[in-house]
Amino acid sequence: MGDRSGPIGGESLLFLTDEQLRQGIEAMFFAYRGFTADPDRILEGMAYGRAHHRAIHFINRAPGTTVNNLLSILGVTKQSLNRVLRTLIEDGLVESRVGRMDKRERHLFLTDAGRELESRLSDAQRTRMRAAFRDAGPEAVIGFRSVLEAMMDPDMRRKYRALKESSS
Amino acid sequence: MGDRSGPIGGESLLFLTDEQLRQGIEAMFFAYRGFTADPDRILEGMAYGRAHHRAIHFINRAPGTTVNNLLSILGVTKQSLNRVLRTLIEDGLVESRVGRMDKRERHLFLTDAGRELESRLSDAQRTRMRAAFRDAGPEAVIGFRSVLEAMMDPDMRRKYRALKESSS
DNA sequence: GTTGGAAAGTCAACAAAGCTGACATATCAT
DNA sequence: ATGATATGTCAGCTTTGTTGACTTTCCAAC
Repeated sequence: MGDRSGPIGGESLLFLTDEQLRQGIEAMFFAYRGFTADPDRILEGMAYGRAHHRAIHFINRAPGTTVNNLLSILGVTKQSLNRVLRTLIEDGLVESRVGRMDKRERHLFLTDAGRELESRLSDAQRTRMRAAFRDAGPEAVIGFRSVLEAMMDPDMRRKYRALKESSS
Repeated sequence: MGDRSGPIGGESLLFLTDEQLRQGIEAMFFAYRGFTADPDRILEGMAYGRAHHRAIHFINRAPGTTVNNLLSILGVTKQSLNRVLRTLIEDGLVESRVGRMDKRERHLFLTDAGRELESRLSDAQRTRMRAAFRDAGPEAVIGFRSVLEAMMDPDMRRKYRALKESSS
């Protein structure tokens, strides 16, 4: 695996050199830290962590989602999710309603308190994202999203797009 | 915090709506999973994890770096890093040399075996990044990187840029 | 109607990787 | 000599992931 920018017809492929790729990799690493930093700060001290944030986010995004569906979005085991969900339900942030069609299923909703926390967390995260988007400009945002989308596993890309369309 | 795309003079700010920001947030979440998936697969089964990968990556990137410097890049405690570093040194992937100027410092290097693993891991990660870059195109790559850079904490941005310049 | 399998929940045990606090050692700098 | 710095180590804890085994509930098909 050497450098990919051979002296072929293409300075057009300069963006695919190993050095460019490595910079992309490191940018992902450092940026993800910033991405999670603000919600993490809010959650520390409360009995919650990043896993709770993720659950709250996606329940808010798709109210009434089933446990199984949430499981497939989050990509963790049901035991792991259940531990998180149980504390959120006990604390009155999430409500779990037995399905009407299929009573085995549980449909998840945020309570008022849940929505309150969700909005604190996502305000913080959006504020940083907004600043980054504004600094970088609309063109860059398009590029940002299309690289990220191309980086996802096909499975996740499908779920990402389904979520996008659900809010149109 | 409401939607930011008021009917002011600006369709120019359409990319800053809450919906756009939320899509950016979810894109980060799903893409990061893809980003780490391939190295994770290689490491599972070996006695190593993501933390070992990160240490190996940055030692390779800046050979001879001190423990303290690595600490500040990774943003973890010395106890946490030490656990990782100890196994890597024991297993002969990393070499720790006493500093010549300041004998308190340890300078870290990859051994041949270390470089071998590093290259397996980063080949996998680069392959995915390369595919994503190629799919999205050079314009998108510029945007991708500039949004990520804007998303970093200032501290991390400094470190990211220092690494970039060190390989010019 | 009984039964097989799916959805959900639970218990137990464990692992990776972060954390704090306390302390030891070697070395540098004053 | 003294204090600060760099590193390493021990012990214990937390969060969040894992597997495996098991139960309860319920739909659907036979």
